[in-house]
Amino acid sequence: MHVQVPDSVSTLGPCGGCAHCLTCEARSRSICSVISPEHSARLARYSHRLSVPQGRSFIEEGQPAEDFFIVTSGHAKLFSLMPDGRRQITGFANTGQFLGLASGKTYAFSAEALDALTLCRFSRSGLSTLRRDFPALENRLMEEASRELVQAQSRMLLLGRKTARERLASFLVEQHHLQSGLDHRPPSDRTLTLPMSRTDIADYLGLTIETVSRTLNALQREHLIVIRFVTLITLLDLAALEAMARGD
Amino acid sequence: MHVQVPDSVSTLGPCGGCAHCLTCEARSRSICSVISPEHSARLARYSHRLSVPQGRSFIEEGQPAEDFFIVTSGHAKLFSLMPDGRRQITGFANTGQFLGLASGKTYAFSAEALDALTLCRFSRSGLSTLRRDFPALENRLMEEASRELVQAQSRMLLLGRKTARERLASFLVEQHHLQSGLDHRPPSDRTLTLPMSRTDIADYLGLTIETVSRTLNALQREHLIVIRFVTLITLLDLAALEAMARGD
DNA sequence: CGTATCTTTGAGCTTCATCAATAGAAGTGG
DNA sequence: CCACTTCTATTGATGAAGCTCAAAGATACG
Repeated sequence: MHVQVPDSVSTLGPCGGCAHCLTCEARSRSICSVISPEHSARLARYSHRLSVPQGRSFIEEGQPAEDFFIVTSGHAKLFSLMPDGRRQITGFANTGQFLGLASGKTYAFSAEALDALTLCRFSRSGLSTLRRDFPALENRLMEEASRELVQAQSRMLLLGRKTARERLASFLVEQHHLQSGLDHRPPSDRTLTLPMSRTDIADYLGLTIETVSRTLNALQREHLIVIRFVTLITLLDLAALEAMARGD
Repeated sequence: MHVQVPDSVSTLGPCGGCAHCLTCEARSRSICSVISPEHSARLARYSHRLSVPQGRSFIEEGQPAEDFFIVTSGHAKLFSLMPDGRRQITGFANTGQFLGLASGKTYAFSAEALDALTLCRFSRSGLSTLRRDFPALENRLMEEASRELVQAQSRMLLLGRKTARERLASFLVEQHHLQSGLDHRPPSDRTLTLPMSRTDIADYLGLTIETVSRTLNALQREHLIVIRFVTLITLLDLAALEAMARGD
């Protein structure tokens, strides 16, 4: 299976801005807005901006892992497939997240754009040079790897031991925390805009779409959430959802 | 919940040897046997050897993550608990593996010795100094984080999408690969010595002990394995088990 | 050698998956 | 703007994989 990056994944030219983000030590996941012209010029040599349309795949599991990416806008899903088509979404990537850290010689997952997506691409072979040029990058990489490992462990607990209700509650709370971190939303806003389909949620939580649908409607019947629209959900009782997510 | 390292986890003094392993770039997970006296002396300042008896816990989830460890002999299990006692083992650690990379300010998991365990302990606060002193360590850390992330993703697929049979097959094949990598065993030996109990296997695979027991016996009835003893299993048809593990 | 712990085996049940039908949303072309 | 198709989501009926409860059999240990 030989897969090229499709034509519609267009290169937009060098990117100094998001490369700066790479070396930013701030805990915030948002892209740093301030960037020195000197940094920008040096980093532009390493990075390229990419634009990926909705539904387009840009990483194929098993392909040589030549690049790694940082999401600069939009959302992506990362997943593994089994021969018979069973799918597990191992994570969603939002603005500021790294893609491709978890790879050996080949990618361990596929990645697809959930909506209009822009990326910053780096060559993995150039990574050692990049790390020498920007020592602060080391910390950023370790921090990100650490964060992803912690997340992976809580997802193993979810997939291995939680009930369908607990999984959905965990998912909703997680999305809430992700979205409440965005700067353009008031922190009191408890309405989620989900960028993914029911199928994606099911494949993320290790359930079927039917169970996702039924369980969400059960949570609505119990006045824990309101499903305003398929992709628009308001959390009525965040504390109860958090308790349910923890399993107590 | 305030937990101290128990008395029976004894400090054995400085460790230059396993610290050397830290900076070793070899892909092999075994401890490097060759170590320069100069390295040894410098590294002894950072590291301490620990001995942990079977069954003893030495990392508690939620405690401040002050140290990280490298296993120098024996086996450990890493796990998360839910309030009602449900448990998910997120991984087993063998000789050469890092413990505590996946941590923020507090540990994200608990860890317990499966048998007599020796560790090399490093202070996380001293990690930045250590990294400055041993630049090769950076690569080793990233390599290890990468490996663990890839492994975490394949475990999400297992926990989210595989059947009980597929989980057991995956587990057996994984153990085979781990154990066939050890230098004191002939590569043709297909008999596993499992260091963990049925309960541990169940909590690792997201199943109950009854299902683990029944499924293993089913595999034996189909002449794929022989259960010579509770902890001693021979793989009769490795290819079939690998196919089953993949899900085809 | 007796007790405690772990593992196996059996019977019944629950949760979630599967299969199937309907309803709703989104896009297409006349 | 409306039929028509297509895709996605919801809802219902049924079934099976794996869990729970229970008891017997092994194994470890003092």
